[in-house]
Amino acid sequence: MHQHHVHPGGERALEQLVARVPLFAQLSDSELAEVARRVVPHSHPRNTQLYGAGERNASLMIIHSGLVKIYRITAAGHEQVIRILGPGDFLGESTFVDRSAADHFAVTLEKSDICSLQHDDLHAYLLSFPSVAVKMLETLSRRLAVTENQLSSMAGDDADHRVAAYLLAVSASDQTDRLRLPITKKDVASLLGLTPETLSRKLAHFEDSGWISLHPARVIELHDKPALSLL
Amino acid sequence: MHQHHVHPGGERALEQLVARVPLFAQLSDSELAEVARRVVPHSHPRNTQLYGAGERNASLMIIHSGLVKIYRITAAGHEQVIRILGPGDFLGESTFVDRSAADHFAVTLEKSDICSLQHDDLHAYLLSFPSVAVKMLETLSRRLAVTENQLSSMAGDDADHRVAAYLLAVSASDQTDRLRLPITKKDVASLLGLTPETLSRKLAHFEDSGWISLHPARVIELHDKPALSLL
DNA sequence: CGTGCGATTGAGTAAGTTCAATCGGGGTGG
DNA sequence: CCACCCCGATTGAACTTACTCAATCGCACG
Repeated sequence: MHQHHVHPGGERALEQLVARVPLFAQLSDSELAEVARRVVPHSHPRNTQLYGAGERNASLMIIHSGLVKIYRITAAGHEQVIRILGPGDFLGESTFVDRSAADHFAVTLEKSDICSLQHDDLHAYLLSFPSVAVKMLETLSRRLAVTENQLSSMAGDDADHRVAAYLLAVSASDQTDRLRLPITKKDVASLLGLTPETLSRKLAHFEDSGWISLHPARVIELHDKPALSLL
Repeated sequence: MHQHHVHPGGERALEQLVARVPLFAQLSDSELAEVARRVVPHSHPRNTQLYGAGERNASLMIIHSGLVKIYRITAAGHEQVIRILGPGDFLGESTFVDRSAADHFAVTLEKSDICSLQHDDLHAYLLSFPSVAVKMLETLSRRLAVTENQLSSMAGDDADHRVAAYLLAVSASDQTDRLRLPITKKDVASLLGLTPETLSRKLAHFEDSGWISLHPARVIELHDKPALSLL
């Protein structure tokens, strides 16, 4: 696999990059410089598999730009989307803390600039810079809360409810009523625990009811958010 | 609410207690003593709510003995079991790392001895004893993996598959083919994203097929594990 | 510019839920 | 310590929702 360095210019740009990562937000300039020395930036084309189930990747990856899909292959053999990661997020931590093989796949959905940090180096940073460990704890805890939310939603809510809740969540994070789905509807369906057919039907139903408008390029306009939240 | 101290005897016993908690496994004797000084032990009767959604409990709780159920109330208004915690596990960390209110409930399923540690103290320990932070990371990461497993299982696998997988998991952790369900079937059903009726039918079906035997007191005997894993 | 994959729509099916009634066991109170 | 009683467990029947299979459409990536 051929990979290119990001910002071949020099260390300075790399340091700027590292400083913008939430994980290292609390570090001082000198500490940042130390981290920057060990971090290796790479640019990955769209649809690149970063690691797969069964692999024992040896690095923590930090997304600078782009989008990464985390998914599993179920016993029945089909893909189940777990989570979508974007700029500032990290992945590959599960094989670091467990020391076992990954049970999921990570693939880029767009061209993505990603920094890698060897597990050994990360371990050292966790011990010397406690704020990094605390930040990781915060992130994992939040991920856990989100995943638990997905779980109870899939167990207890019907399809309409889940679709509406997803649209409202994207709308809230984008701060707009005219949102663009970050991923394909197929992936949205998987994330919500639905088939693409069902998602398509629910969205059509919402549009018929006058609550939303469907536009090309995965753009959806929300007209009646109260109606959606009442589902 | 009235609570009693565990081991009113003295500090020494408390230190022994703390030493057995995985979270503090790596600490030296002097460090353990320091932790033990801040930890407050309590004994809770069965069916005691430790904290609820909306509350902002200010302590990390560590289970010494007993069983705790973590659950949510879904939009539809029914209880969704998220996870069961036992001796050595901790809870209440979500309100520590986020600084927001809990979105779930914690209730004892048996009489439970639980140590509390103020969030402020925990924060101090995380900074001074990095191994504690790393241990918390490991735990949260594993919980995340388990929850993701539940998620993809609920999305992709049918009821038979989930029930069989659960029986095999309990059997594996108990190291026996004659297992006792740690929780009521009602709670098992919720954990698996099923109704109690469906779980009951699946178990009856398994028994009819000769794969298991159902006994009183939630005891189940597995006769044909290969058959169960093939579902 | 072509093509392959995602999206949509339709019809039929099957799985699990819901509602209801009964049974049984373990926990609580006397 | 025992008996009562409540709640969990079980079983039955009808239903409903989302899935499956299939065919067509259209956009977007290469």
